[in-house]
Amino acid sequence: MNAPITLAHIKTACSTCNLRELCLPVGLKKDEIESLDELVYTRKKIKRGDSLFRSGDNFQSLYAIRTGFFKTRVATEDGRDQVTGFQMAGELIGIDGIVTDNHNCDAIALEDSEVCVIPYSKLEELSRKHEVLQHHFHKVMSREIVRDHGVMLLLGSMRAEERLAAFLLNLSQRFTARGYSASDFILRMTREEIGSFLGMKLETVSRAFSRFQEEGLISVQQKHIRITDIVGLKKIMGQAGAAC
Amino acid sequence: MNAPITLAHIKTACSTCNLRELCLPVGLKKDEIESLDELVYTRKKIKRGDSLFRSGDNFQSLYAIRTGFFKTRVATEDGRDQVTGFQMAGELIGIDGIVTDNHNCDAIALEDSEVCVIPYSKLEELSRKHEVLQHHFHKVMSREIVRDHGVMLLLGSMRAEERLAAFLLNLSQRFTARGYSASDFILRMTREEIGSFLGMKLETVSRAFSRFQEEGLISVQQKHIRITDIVGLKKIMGQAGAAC
DNA sequence: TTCACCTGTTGATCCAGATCAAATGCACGG
DNA sequence: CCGTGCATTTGATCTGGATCAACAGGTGAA
Repeated sequence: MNAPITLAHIKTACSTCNLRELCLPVGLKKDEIESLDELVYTRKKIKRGDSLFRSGDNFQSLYAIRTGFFKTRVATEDGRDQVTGFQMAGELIGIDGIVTDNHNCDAIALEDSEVCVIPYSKLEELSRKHEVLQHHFHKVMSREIVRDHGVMLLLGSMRAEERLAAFLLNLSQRFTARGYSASDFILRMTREEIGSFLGMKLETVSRAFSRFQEEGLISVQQKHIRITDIVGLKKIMGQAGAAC
Repeated sequence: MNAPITLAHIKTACSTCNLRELCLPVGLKKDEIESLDELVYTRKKIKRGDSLFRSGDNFQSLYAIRTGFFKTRVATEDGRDQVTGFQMAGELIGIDGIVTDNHNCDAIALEDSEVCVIPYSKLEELSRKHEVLQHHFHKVMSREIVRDHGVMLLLGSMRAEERLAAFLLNLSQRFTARGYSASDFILRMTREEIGSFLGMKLETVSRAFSRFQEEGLISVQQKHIRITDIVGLKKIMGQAGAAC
């Protein structure tokens, strides 16, 4: 505690953030994390239902989720849309904007949320100086690509129940990584949003939940899910491995 | 022509490659491209049917396709697999390996091909020095993510004929960018591979081709496709926009 | 050239999941 | 606290694409 602690400092410092093991600072040394503190100097609160950015918006920054829950989606002119992912604390969104300088999807808060604003040009600048940061950022992008390939596998070759099982197991694993229960959680998204992500209709999602419950794999009370037989769920998913 | 031209130099120089408008050197200034020449010092030939890398292989390099055609696929232990993309000249493959230091998919040549080997650590090193290269590399990764989201949209919300129409239009557009005919090309992949990519069975692919032909949208002779009504194809695809 | 095999086409039937429909439950604003 | 409107569940029926099957056309090796 040799530096004077100001409120503003606490408010934005990566070095004191309890998500630093999940977020951009992963693997960085103490002094490198401190240099991140100069990068991330703004936070932004997003109310449930509001968007952090929309397709077509000018791209300036990436966002690290500090608290809350988002969905990203791509839409077509004729009203169809596809949820491309659900993001939670410690995850980075906005990378889609780099290629065209405009965002290519919508990011919408599924609950009141707060993000750290990471000015992209500063991130590039800083990652030219710190190779650990550079490499970690590349990993984040690579991970997103690998994740997307898993989703393609899911959408292209799994059946409805396999998809839902894979989805639940993926959520479970991500909650675990954040110190929450692996078997007991609240879904932040509707059946329709789950269906959009998994390429099926909301009725099919609901029926699959009911079937899982009948089979004793989970217990469902609206958005509250309790996994009671994780092995059984994994069996449902087959060996489909990677997914999500 | 002030530098002596050696065979080895011609063999690997980005600065003399006729793909430099499509490949990694895009947007780089002359001297920056020349610094790429020191990066890309090896080429590798891959015979049709052979793999460039496989899931689990140690990751060392990215590959820029110089000639030929590849597919990438992810597989599950139980034998299912999913083609995640088809790559042609000027495109970069291998990015999936960055996150774990191991490749996460298979890359298989669909015809005799040649790639430029780009040692990844050198690329990171070089992109710390050249911000244009750094930014361009980030764009390549971002583009891949946006492309993947388009494929998710396709897999999650389009019907069989829409998918195939989107696929043909995407190929057409990529061939155009390479100076080939937009309306007349040879498919390098089988119906089964197309089906795997588009999340449908080979019979469905074949039937959709036949239907398109009946409707006068394309003419099909085995792997030879001629698009005769590009507007009609776009209409089939609906406004599904982005895809691929 | 010929054979064998791989790739593609087409037909018949089936079924997982979509669609249509209705009832119920829950959350939230006033 | 109540009422309204959205979210969810469940049932009945329909259908696009899968599956099963047979055959034809091409291609490559010897």
